[in-house]
Amino acid sequence: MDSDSRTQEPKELDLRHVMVERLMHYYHFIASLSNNTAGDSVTSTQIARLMHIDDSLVRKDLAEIGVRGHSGHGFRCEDVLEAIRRTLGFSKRLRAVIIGAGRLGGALASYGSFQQYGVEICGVFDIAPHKVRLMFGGYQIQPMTSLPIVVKQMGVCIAILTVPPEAAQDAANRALDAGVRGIWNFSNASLEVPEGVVVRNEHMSIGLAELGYRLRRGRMGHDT
Amino acid sequence: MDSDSRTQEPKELDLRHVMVERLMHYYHFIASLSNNTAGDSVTSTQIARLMHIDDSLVRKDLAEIGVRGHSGHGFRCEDVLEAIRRTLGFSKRLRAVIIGAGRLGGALASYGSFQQYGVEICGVFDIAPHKVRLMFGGYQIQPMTSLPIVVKQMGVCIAILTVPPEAAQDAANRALDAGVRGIWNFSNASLEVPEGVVVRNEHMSIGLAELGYRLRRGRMGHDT
DNA sequence: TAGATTGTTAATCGATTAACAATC
DNA sequence: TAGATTGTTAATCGATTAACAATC
Repeated sequence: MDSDSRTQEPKELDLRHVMVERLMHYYHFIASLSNNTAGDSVTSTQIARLMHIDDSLVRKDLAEIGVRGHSGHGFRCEDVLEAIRRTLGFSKRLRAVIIGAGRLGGALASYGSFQQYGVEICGVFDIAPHKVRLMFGGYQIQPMTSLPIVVKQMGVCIAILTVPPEAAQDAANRALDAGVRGIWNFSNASLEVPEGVVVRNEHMSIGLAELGYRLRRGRMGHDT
Repeated sequence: MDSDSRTQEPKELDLRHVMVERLMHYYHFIASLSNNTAGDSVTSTQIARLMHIDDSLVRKDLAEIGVRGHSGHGFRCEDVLEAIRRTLGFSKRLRAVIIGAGRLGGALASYGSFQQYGVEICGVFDIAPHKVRLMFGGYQIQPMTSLPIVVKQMGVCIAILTVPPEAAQDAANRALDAGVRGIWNFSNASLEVPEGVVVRNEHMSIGLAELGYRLRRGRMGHDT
């Protein structure tokens, strides 16, 4: 009922995780392209080179989301951007709250470019009474007791958890009770949530550990 | 020359990205298990259930890093943890600096659990003269001009970039010139780096976009 | 036209799962 | 022993790549 079918493909495609990530990269690259240099076209080979992947994969991805290119010339940037926006649903706004007014919460609150992807932060909450009412990355910190009202009134569907791990499950429970359906979890605790709730864990240390791993074994080229 | 061969497998295994992530998850789960409840054993099925993957995959992964289980009983937690530490090289300390003393930089500086994975933050840097010397997440902010000295003297090999996108390439260049070999990039700019440098981009919005995507299409179960 | 690039199929590669004999 | 769980091979599944005719 909201699958927007201006172009040829209204078919409900169920993108795997890895493809959503690629689309985001394409989007990002092309968006910065068309700001700067920008002819208004881009070829699969250009994108592929930038991302260190095969050009036919790019074409396949773009075909899948219904963009048509032009033989001999490539793809119109605007077509690609538009198709990605449509596929990922950027135009359907989602509202989010941040729970946990620590440094990380602050960083996310003042981040700003979430808008661009259709997500709007509409409140920051914290349990600590002394933090309540303080201004914080452009938001006034609210007490956890106001969470249910805000979530209901504004139709919030995402809770961004930037609380310490011990507090994470409780925060998640409150948010879910209030009506949230998705959780972006920055505490690295594993959450138990009911069926149907979408959770995305952003387990920072995993990134660092992977970087570390690659570094420790990259014996060659070292000590330049 | 430092491939630590206490157990049977000194063979240089080159883990793919996805397996490193799984190992980190195993590590994390088992570590929290053995803190709390903990018998000191764990079965492949337990781990698999927690992670929503197949139990034979767990056994395969563990076999690959040289852990032996015990038929009928599972794996000794300590064996698994030790093997993962060895494989990912946690005991080989790596030093890192944070460039960019903003909120995110602060969050990472005060994060604390990087130690656990063998990475030690040993300085925070910023270009803004008025920030220099301020205390920040336990570190005194240093001017960018001190970067080369610190990197050299302390043998720093990772730069964590928490600067705005416009400043990212420059910060990366300075860090690389100073001798860093790996970059953990939180600015979402794409960096150009010479051959052999290890870069890991932590492009926040990608996580959010993916969460959003799954949420927008999870029509069922919504509006509980 | 000649040159470039798409769209798409078939081939390849790699990762996950199923199955089960061996072990404790 | 009976029950549980490993270790491992073969089968399956899915994703990437190679190749090339069709198109502009």
